[in-house]
Amino acid sequence: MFSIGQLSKRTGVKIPTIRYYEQMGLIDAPERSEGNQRRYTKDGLSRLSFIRHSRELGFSVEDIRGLLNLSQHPEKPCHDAHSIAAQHLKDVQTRIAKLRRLERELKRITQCDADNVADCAVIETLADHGLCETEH
Amino acid sequence: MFSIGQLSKRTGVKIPTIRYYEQMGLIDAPERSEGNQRRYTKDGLSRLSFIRHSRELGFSVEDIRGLLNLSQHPEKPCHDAHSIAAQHLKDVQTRIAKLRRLERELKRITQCDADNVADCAVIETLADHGLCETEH
DNA sequence: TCTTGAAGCTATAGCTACTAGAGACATTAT
DNA sequence: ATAATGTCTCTAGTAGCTATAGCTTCAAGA
Ligand SMILES: [Zn+2]
Ligand SMILES: [Zn+2]
Ligand SMILES: [Zn+2]
Ligand SMILES: [Zn+2]
Repeated sequence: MFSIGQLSKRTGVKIPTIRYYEQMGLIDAPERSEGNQRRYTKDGLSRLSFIRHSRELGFSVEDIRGLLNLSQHPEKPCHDAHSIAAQHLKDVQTRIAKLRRLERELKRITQCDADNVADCAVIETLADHGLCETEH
Repeated sequence: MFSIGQLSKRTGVKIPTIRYYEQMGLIDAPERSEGNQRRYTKDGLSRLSFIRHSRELGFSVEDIRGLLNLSQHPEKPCHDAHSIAAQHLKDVQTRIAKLRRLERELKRITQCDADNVADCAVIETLADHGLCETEH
């Protein structure tokens, strides 16, 4: 049996976050001590580790809800898990592409060699998208 | 003079967002019509365009506040603008790097050829970071 | 056994940058 | 004059937490 603090240390999930996940229904409300404090089992620990790792890989809480559900049914086919992961991968790739366009634009505008605001490339570009090379 | 709807159409910023920016102090409260509706000038238009474009380039509202302030003082040196932009570029690059690590990991785990959850690489990896190739 | 300090409890509010809705009033066009 | 569209304020909701306040419980040392 772990206290919430011990669970937090073992998983790296902060205490208020654990309580938040409970409220969101991502983890079951655990048993309580006589004094009303949460007491977790190993099952609770592994479930929370799963959540933590999924969050680190960028899955949304809703995705994780689905993935957790699946993981409780080992006999089911896993294409639902694949489609969640594939969609997430796609989202990540879209975000990367967007950020790379931003990066290019930002690199360009920070090449300003003026020394006052009146001629500053940063300010000028922000005021006029026509000076940009790409859409965003 | 533009109504808020006209301003919205010209800048691409949605009406509630315009009101939100006003509340946040990013744009000045404009004059009102006799019936209490907002009436904007060309100045308001260009200020909002500046904000829109800065947001599209990913600057935070706080950054934009600083950049707008600078843009009102053309005689000032522009290194403050540069450092805001440079810091933002750095943040963007950090995020790109993180997302690329995610992308690599997600590509790997979606190569699952099992057909049920018990042997699914997606689920297994989420349950155990030890199966990952990189940190995150 | 008593005491003290750390840890835990609930409830509420705040963060970013908006977005959506309700219900009332203003403007514009026919 | 009437109808359609636009705008007003206010409130609450989004994601995923994080922080605070004021309280209670637990564990260990004297
Ligand atoms: Zn400059
Ligand atoms: Zn641009
Ligand atoms: Zn699989
Ligand atoms: Zn991992």
